[in-house]
Amino acid sequence: MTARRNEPEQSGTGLRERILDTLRELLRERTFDTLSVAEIITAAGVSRASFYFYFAGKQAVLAELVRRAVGAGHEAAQPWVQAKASPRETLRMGIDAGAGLWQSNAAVLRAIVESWASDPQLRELWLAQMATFTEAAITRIEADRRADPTVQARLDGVDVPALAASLTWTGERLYYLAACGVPPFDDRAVLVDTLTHLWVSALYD
Amino acid sequence: MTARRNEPEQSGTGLRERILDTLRELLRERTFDTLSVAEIITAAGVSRASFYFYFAGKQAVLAELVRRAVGAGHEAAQPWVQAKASPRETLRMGIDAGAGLWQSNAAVLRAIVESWASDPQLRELWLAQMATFTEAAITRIEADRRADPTVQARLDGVDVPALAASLTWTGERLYYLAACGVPPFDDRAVLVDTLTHLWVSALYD
DNA sequence: GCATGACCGGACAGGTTGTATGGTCCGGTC
DNA sequence: GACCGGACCATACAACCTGTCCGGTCATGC
Repeated sequence: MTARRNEPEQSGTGLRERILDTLRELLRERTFDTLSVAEIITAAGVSRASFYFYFAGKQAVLAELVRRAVGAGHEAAQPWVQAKASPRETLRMGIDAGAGLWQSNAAVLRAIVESWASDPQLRELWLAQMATFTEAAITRIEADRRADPTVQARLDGVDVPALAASLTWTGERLYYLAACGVPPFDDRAVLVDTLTHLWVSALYD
Repeated sequence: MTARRNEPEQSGTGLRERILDTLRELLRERTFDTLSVAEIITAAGVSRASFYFYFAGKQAVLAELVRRAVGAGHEAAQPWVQAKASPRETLRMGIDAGAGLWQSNAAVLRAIVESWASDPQLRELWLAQMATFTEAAITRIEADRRADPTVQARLDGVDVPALAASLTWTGERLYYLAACGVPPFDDRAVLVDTLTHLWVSALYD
């Protein structure tokens, strides 16, 4: 009997945004898999029906959050992809930017890393994301290879796409562990140094 | 009314083993998280009560399987840890042995990688496992460092424990992706070559 | 013969998901 | 001012799940 229109407190356009914001907020303290739809809608002040009107399930909400979070990721990687100069420096900066990105969106990214295996939609989304980063890395590596004979020599006989993918996934894992607070990666400096060492030694040294 | 003693078909000592075998078998076709206790006990021909008598839950069964599977892993790594000669070759062989191990136990290892985040027991188990491998790597690296001035120079200023942990986790991830059939890692040769390249370039080149 | 340990079916409380039903409010339109 | 449709809500539901508890059955050993 009480379909009182909610006070327009929340700025957002409507329930959809409110649900997204709520999940992002909840993920700060709880793990994605321990969160039930009931909890989300209670926290969001939204009815069950409305929730399912906007989203197919909690995975769909997470997927949207991930899409938004990772958008910024590509921009972070751009400098290294495009730069003409000093691979090492731009590389290190890119890695540090990645760390920053993960720090800002730790909850959401952690959630998808832990969940992509269990949901086809999330799986496709995350694999595509990683593929994009790998693509960017390949582009840059090939450019360096053509420009610098030393690099050319070092990478002789190496499967560059596979190497690029490996480095991308190594990043994923280490950033994730950092987000989980697993030592020694919880120390950002150590994380960035080590990851940089891996990339540099694999590609340029 | 029908507590007919099961035909002693299954060789095993008892239900416990039967449950373990059954889960390992089921994991070949199904994902751990989609498996319910009901399915496991049906397949094992065991009552619900018996199941909970032997195990606290399906996670506990998985934990036991993992413990057994990983035991062999340490043996696989031993040659590289102890060998006095040619790091590269023993390293490559160790990595290949790891690939073999993952191939034989793909289902179980895949399951734990996908589940350790969601269960404290599994988390501790897996982190401990990784720590053990990291320890072994550190031991060997430090030995090489003392023995070989070139290595000493290359690793100057490098956080060896962190590097060793990174390489360990990189292995975890790539083996896992291979087990999932994600290209290009589904090709064992590519996997081993790439992983070897990463280790060698990070440590010795 | 009888206690005991190993094992069963069945039932239960409490939690989960996704869907369906019917009703309330609002901002328009005629 | 009557009316409509869109946005939204509470509630109920079927179909699972999990862990726990119970009374009953069988084989063995004493």
